[in-house]
Amino acid sequence: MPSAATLLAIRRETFTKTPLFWTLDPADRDQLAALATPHQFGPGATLFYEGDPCAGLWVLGSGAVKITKTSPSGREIMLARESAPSSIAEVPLFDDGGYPANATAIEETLAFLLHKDDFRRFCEQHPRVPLKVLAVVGKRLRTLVQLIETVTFGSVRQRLARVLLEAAKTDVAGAPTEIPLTHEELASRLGTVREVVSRNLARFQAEGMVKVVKRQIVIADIDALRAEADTEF
Amino acid sequence: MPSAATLLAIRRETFTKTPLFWTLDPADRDQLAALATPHQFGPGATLFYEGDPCAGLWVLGSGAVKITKTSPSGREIMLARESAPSSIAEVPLFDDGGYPANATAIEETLAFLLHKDDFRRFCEQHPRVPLKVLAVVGKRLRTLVQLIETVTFGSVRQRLARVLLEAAKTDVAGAPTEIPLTHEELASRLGTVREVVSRNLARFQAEGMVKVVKRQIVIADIDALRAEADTEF
DNA sequence: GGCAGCGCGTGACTGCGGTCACCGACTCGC
DNA sequence: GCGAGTCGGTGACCGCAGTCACGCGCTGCC
Repeated sequence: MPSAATLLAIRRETFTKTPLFWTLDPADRDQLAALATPHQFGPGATLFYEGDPCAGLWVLGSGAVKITKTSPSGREIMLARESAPSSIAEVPLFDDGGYPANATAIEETLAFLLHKDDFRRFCEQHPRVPLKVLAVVGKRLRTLVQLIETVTFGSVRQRLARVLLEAAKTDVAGAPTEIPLTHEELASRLGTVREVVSRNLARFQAEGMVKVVKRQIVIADIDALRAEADTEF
Repeated sequence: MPSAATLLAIRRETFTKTPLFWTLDPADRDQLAALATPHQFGPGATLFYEGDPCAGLWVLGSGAVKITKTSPSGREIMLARESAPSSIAEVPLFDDGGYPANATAIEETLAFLLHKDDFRRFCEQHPRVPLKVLAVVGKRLRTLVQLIETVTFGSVRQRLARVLLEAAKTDVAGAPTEIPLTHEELASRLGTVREVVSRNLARFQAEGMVKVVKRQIVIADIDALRAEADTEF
């Protein structure tokens, strides 16, 4: 955990950068930021579980988290990935339910918790905030609808192509190249299992779309991959 | 289309009953209701298509609509079903995108269109409204997450059991009985095809969970069906 | 060097769901 | 009563995804 002084600076910067608070005056923003409490999470640590009562809104200062659903048999599907600066768990603030899914850090993450009541009170004093929240939640809803579409109509092969394109790091020229994920992690994104990812990757490799060197997945033929991702069902 | 006088009465009642406007004073509500324009849709008629620019918020006066995604090959999945009094398409009002899915009437439906700009202006004057919208959208988001879970982890058989329980009409004693849906419609809810529904229903029937008399699906053993629906993946 | 642990590749097998094709039952309009 | 249209049942077939099992190679630790 950083020192108190730098923490204040980080907090300020975080709240300034987070989309939810863009519409606020700096003074109001600082007021809100003062209410938040910092929490540190290592990779794999859990911010909250599905069904937990909603403590409040999480604002990400640094790092990244994944939002997932897990089946009792251990399979997992990633609903979203958020990296700082961003916020998660806006929804249960307003509809009085628990958290709808799990949130887990996938990097070393610093997150600020804004208590539910504090934030709601703030919303009533600053009516522009809920409007912004609506815009953010709307985007989430869209991506979920998109996810449902690809899960019900698409194949693993196709979804894998998409995820590879999304997750690829860009090289110096800005072109996507390496994918810094294990097969296990890819499987989680897709809601499937390791073996299936492994097989599909092997096929991609046979078809020259990706290369694997020293366990590093590298995009070889980005156009082919894009074509695969955009195939109509 | 009803006459102008009754239409006014219907409009009033609709806006009074719609959850979105519960928190409003009657006077404000009437003011808003006056801005809405009525539209009539027969079963199968389309309110809007996915990707259409957002005209505004739809408030359902009577009837019911389904929200769906369609694959190019014609398969369909129902994301939600809304019957009056209710509202649809809250999301694109606030995040400046098009409609995220299709909306089709499944009964004779009277719907009022509130223009986007009118509604947004109203929201700024009545800050409680966006809060309520958030609650409604939050519920939608939850059901979508739920849907993703059952689609990725569950089987058609299991989802069918759920849908049967949901869609069943209740008899005089309040117990669920007939399902007033065709196989085609069930398939659409599940994101699959008619034949698969047909087969699974046949299995249910063989196992004594449902009966089919004169093309009417009737629940025979509700506990068994519930057990099936609640099976962990 | 040896061992444990993790990530990965692969073969064998199974079952479910999706596609095609076809026919039978019912309904409605004329 | 006849024909068209809709809805439903069923058989044949196929491919993908999920499960199980096993072995390999790399890394790091002692």
